[in-house]
Amino acid sequence: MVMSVQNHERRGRLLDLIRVRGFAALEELVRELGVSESTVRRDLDALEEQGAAKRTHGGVLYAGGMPRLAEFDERQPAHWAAKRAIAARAAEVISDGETVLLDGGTTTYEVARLLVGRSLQVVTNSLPVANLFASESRSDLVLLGGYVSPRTGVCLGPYANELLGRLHVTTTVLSAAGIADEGLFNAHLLLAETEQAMLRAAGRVIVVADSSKFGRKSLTLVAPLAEIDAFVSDDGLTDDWKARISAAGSELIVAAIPAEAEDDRDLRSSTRRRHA
Amino acid sequence: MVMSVQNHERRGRLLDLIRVRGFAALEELVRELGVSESTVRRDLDALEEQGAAKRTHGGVLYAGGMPRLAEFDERQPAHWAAKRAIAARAAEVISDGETVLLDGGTTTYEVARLLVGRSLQVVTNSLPVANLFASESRSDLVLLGGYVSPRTGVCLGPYANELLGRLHVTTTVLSAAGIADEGLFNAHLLLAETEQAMLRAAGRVIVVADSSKFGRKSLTLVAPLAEIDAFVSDDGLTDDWKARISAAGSELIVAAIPAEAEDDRDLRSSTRRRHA
DNA sequence: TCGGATGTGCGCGGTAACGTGCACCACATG
DNA sequence: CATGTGGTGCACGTTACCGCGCACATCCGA
Repeated sequence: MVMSVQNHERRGRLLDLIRVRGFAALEELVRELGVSESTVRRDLDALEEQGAAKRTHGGVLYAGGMPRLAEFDERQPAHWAAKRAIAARAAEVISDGETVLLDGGTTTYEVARLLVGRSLQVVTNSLPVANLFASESRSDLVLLGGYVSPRTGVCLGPYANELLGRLHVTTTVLSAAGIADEGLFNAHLLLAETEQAMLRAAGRVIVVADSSKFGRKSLTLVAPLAEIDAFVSDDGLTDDWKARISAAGSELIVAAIPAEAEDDRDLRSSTRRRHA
Repeated sequence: MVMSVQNHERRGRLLDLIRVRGFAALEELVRELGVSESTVRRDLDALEEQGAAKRTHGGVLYAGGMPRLAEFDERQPAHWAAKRAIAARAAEVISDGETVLLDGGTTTYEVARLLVGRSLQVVTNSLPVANLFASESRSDLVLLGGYVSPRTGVCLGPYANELLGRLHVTTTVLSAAGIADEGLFNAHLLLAETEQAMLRAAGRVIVVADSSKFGRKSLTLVAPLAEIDAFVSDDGLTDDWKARISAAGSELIVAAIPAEAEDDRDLRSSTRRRHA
């Protein structure tokens, strides 16, 4: 048995619709393809068997889309409340019109999310961050090239560093695996070099890191504390560390974690307004 | 009324789960959050009202995700049947272990989709293509840097060209806006330069283009036909053009469009097996 | 010309998901 | 201690989606 022509063509259109939308309700597919519900259902079954789409109750989800990065998946949503609060504060200190260099990492990714739609020039070595800005016409995007680390989705290596050497940005937003007396630590050797280049390219350096990072070391030293202009962290930070940061001549910005229902900042208020 | 702490924390976790998975069934959310179905439902309502998620029958879809690129969305699914058929043939002529340079464009994107999971070294200037391979451990990925074009998601400019000048790949898969007697045409001036650098870096150059591209010119000339080792197109190609390609010393690979049901090639047979 | 195969639409019963109302619990307040 | 309020879970009736079987339409080969 060979599949008929219009059968195949219809499934092609079907797959295209799903690919473009990411998700499609069965009803709308029926309407747009002009065939019966049963037929769409059968096509969806076939497509799912091929692994091209994933059915759900009431619709279908595009599968061929994007395999997700390990770092963003495995990460427990434990510290994400803190991450979001920190990101919100960090985004506040960046002004429209700036040229911002964004590092990889989940916290800087949250910052990036909040910067989408702002009028900025964005430079990054992170693939997930680049995706956020890729279709955004309000901001320019420059991507650093090089070898892409499969786990984190960031560009590494000499090419990235070289390109960085020829750039200047107003603000660099950096992440860190650990922060100790010696300075910023990172877990990846090549990444450390790239981050050093990021430091050199920046007029102002902001480090975003939740309080659990402080007092921890990692594989390699990236930079001493004194080279950082500002730290953004959460209120779990000890007074000891607050003092050390001041001593290093860096500014400290503390974000209040959800604790007091006060971080609807990034959400659109919603609940309060509804019941008011 | 202020939202209680655990309420807020739970919704944070909920949003994280949705973000990570892209889609989540209501049932699994109930299980993983350890609360009742009603509560999850209520949270989902709130999240939807904030625009952070989109509910569907049986689950919820992450909304804040990714704004999609214009080129891939607006494109009518008209020629995509041809594109897929062409991509399937192009993927066949690439062997495991090769170093492949993939250009931007929707057709090369289809080729890339079929190459995911193969043991390859991939070099690309296209953000969508890079996303496909980013989390793939079986293949290495090198991304060209530079300014990212918002419409197409490809890296352009002198940085990309410079990096290309230092690379060598076994095969380059190129796209084209038009193919005329003079050679390959492209619609973007900077991209043309980048594609010329791609040609120079390659041991073998394959051009993927559906038959409608032949006989059309575009803004700038990229390369003469003679520099192309092989063209992959569909059977809508005129005999006239087949002759010209031979005359230029290039190989021609013709993909049969769905026409005769013979392109389950890229699909996994499925239907036949089921009814057998 | 006559079956067989294939693809499609329609209708049926079954069931999974939805929304709503209500009772219970925790906590804060008078 | 009484009382009000927000949050949660359970149970109900209702909706809508699902899968299956059947009938018809079309195409093809015997």
